[in-house]
Amino acid sequence: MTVKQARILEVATALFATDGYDATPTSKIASEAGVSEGLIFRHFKNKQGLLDSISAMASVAADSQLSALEDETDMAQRIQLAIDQAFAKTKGMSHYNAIRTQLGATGTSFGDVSPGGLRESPTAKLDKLLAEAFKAMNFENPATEAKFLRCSLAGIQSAINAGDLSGTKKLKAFMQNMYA
Amino acid sequence: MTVKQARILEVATALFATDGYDATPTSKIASEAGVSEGLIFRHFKNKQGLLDSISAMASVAADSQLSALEDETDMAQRIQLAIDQAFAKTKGMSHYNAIRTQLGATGTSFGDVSPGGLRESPTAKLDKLLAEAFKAMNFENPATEAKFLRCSLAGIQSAINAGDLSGTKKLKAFMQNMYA
DNA sequence: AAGATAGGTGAGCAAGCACTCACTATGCAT
DNA sequence: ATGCATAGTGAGTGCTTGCTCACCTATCTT
Repeated sequence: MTVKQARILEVATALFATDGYDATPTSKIASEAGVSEGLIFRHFKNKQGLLDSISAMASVAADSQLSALEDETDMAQRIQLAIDQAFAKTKGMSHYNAIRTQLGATGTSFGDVSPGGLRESPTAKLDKLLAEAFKAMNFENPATEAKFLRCSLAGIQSAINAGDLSGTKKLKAFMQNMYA
Repeated sequence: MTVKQARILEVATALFATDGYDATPTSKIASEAGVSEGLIFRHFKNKQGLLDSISAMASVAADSQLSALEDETDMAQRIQLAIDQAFAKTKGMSHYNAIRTQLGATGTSFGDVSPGGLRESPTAKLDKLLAEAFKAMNFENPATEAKFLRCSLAGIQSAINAGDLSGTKKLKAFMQNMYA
């Protein structure tokens, strides 16, 4: 991976997240990355191919978060960590989330594909890890509880990204106490 | 509002929701609505104008849901109604939500404008109505509880729209019991 | 020295796009 | 009847976009 290649990915990720995939011309990506437009197609073949590379990076980032959850064997702490992850807005992750939600409903694919073909869906794995924790903590309906928490965290994340959520600190404390 | 005008709005809403705003050419809207392309621009001036009209319809739909919540003065029932609304997928509403989330992060505006100019944000009003209910029900932190429920319901809605949420009935029952 | 391979450029092209415009059709007042 | 406004058409236009291609440069192999 050359320097210019990395810059293309970096700029494209930011532009796709803020302006939208369709609304971002490859010419703009090239100029903001300080690169000729042709180079994008040399390295990524397509505009779709560029998106695929970003998607692969998003998968890696998501997997590393899931691994962190899996490694946490103290089940009460695992729940707390999941909450932490949702509220911690690592710059890259929020970009990935923005692209995913933006492209989610449409036909353009994003995520769900890794170098080795189709992979276990991240949401399914998250559900599993959370349910495992809730079961160990003797919650009544571990599976449903897990789905509820997963959806809640997703909703909070998109609210934070959209910017219509004030008092996030209070909300985080509220949730941490809720599952303590 | 003529018949053809209504058909344009109907078709455009569906296409924007499924294919995306930018990815939907006006020519496709026209052909699927059985209308000449020029008519779109006669009635709505712009492609953006078309989106604005859809946005106005979405605002009306959202306001009617909020009014229903406001009219429910039994506060426990109000919470239940809010949950009901989130799980009931009225066809139009899910289209509006799909367009909103898709365009949310980008510069293209959707919602937040009604015939009379800027209006009170629907999320703010929802927070207010829910907090009022939680306060009457003697919850410890009504405002935070309201924000949490609002985000949770939004997350559930988008999960349902994205199609990666199984056992919605169980989840609904779980939530109804949670706030009973 | 001579290939070979990969990184990099930018002018240029074909297609698709939003939008215009001259025109017709239809109803409705005066 | 005549004028006028609104509904509706579809060929045409200019711009933008994704993508190609011929060409250049640099590094490494043999």
